[in-house]
Amino acid sequence: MRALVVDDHMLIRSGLHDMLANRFPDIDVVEAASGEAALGLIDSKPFDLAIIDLFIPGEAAFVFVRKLCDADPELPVLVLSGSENPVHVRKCIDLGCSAFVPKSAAQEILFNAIDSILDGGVFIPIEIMHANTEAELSATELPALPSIEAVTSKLTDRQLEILTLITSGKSNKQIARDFQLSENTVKVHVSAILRSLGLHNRTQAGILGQQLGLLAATAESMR
Amino acid sequence: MRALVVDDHMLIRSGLHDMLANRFPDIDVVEAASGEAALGLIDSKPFDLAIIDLFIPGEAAFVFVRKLCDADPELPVLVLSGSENPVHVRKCIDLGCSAFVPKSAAQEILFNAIDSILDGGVFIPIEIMHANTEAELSATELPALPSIEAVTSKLTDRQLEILTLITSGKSNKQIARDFQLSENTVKVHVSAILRSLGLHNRTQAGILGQQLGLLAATAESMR
DNA sequence: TGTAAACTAATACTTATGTGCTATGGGAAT
DNA sequence: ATTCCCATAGCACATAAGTATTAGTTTACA
Repeated sequence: MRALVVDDHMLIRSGLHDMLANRFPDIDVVEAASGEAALGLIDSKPFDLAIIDLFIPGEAAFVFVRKLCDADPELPVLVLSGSENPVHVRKCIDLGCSAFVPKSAAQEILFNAIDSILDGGVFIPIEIMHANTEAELSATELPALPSIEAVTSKLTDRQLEILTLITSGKSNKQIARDFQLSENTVKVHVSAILRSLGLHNRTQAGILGQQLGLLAATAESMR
Repeated sequence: MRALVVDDHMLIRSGLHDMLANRFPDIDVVEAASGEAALGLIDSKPFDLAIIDLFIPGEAAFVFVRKLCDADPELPVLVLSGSENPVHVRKCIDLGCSAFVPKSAAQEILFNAIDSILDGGVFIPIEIMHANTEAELSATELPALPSIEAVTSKLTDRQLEILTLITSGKSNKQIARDFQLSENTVKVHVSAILRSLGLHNRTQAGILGQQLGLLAATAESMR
């Protein structure tokens, strides 16, 4: 049996490698350190199983998952994730994955999942399935998870600039000075930001910007 | 040989467990899923080695590292981290760790590190050592990121609780409800927090709390 | 026992934030 | 061309946030 293990951390790959080898004596494990490497390997020889870590923060991970599932629709793909966010689970399954296992799960759950999907099934740990139904409601009124694309796609360029300054803790007056605007215009933008993102005050917006690394991102682009 | 493995992800623990068992046939691996659990185990029986994942976002991880190193100064502590940030490395070593290994390192590096610190040495991968020297300069003028101790030492318990709710984006009114206080009292606390930390509004406070991982820290302690 | 520090809270203010509505000008798309 | 969206901005208004002062209570500590 040929299995593909994708993770950017070599130690994690090695750990999974050993783990799989102990459980499945006839397994042939191939490791890939990046999405590109994995997609390259897919093209050459067929695998019986892929275990991928949702290692990239933000939306990029899901782009890779989609590419992988599209590249070989027959390949059972098992997603390992540090997150147990039901939204992530749903998204992965929608993209064509066969199983979703949180890293906090027991080894046995991983092995069960592998057995399941090798038989052509789909596997999601029962606890997450349960959490799914009730979390789907609260997910609508909670701020939603931080994903840069999800946020930037909802905001105009100007709004994003202003969100960045909110994240740096500036007041409307300071922002107005920085951008040579009237304080009133800033307020309009802030209002629009809050409405678009479903937030209730600038502190929530600032924290979201912080989670997204807006400041780091702009500092980066200034180098 | 007794080894303690600390990580909140069971699969990671299992992977390390298998890896260590393969390399060190006589090893006795004990797993801990949280900092509290680990500190409890330290008190009972002595270990020859601790391998801990810097799993908590923000500064909270370093608080645990310090506690662990203080609890048993003789214990060689190896820090595993997804980050290769030289500032983190330096901080861990300063806190009393014996080795710092990024998760992206090869298995052999981890084993080398273990061998080294069991012999009483200190181990840091050579690439990181090199990065260290040149990064040390930029570290002084760029990030200046806050440490949890620096903040908590300036605040009372109540103030820290309220800062946590600010970080969750709540209004004074909501905080008052949550704590059964008058909104006025909350304002007094908020004012005190801002003054103590040298901030100018609650958004700055919320972002600071976010950087410190206050929410994650309390969510952790609520488990 | 006295005293300092925290927590609580009221009153009275000032300033900041956020919303609704209206309006103008510039692009870009159809 | 006309429509739609964005950015700008004024005005009015409501509410939130933050400050200052005073004061009662508890707790801890010398």
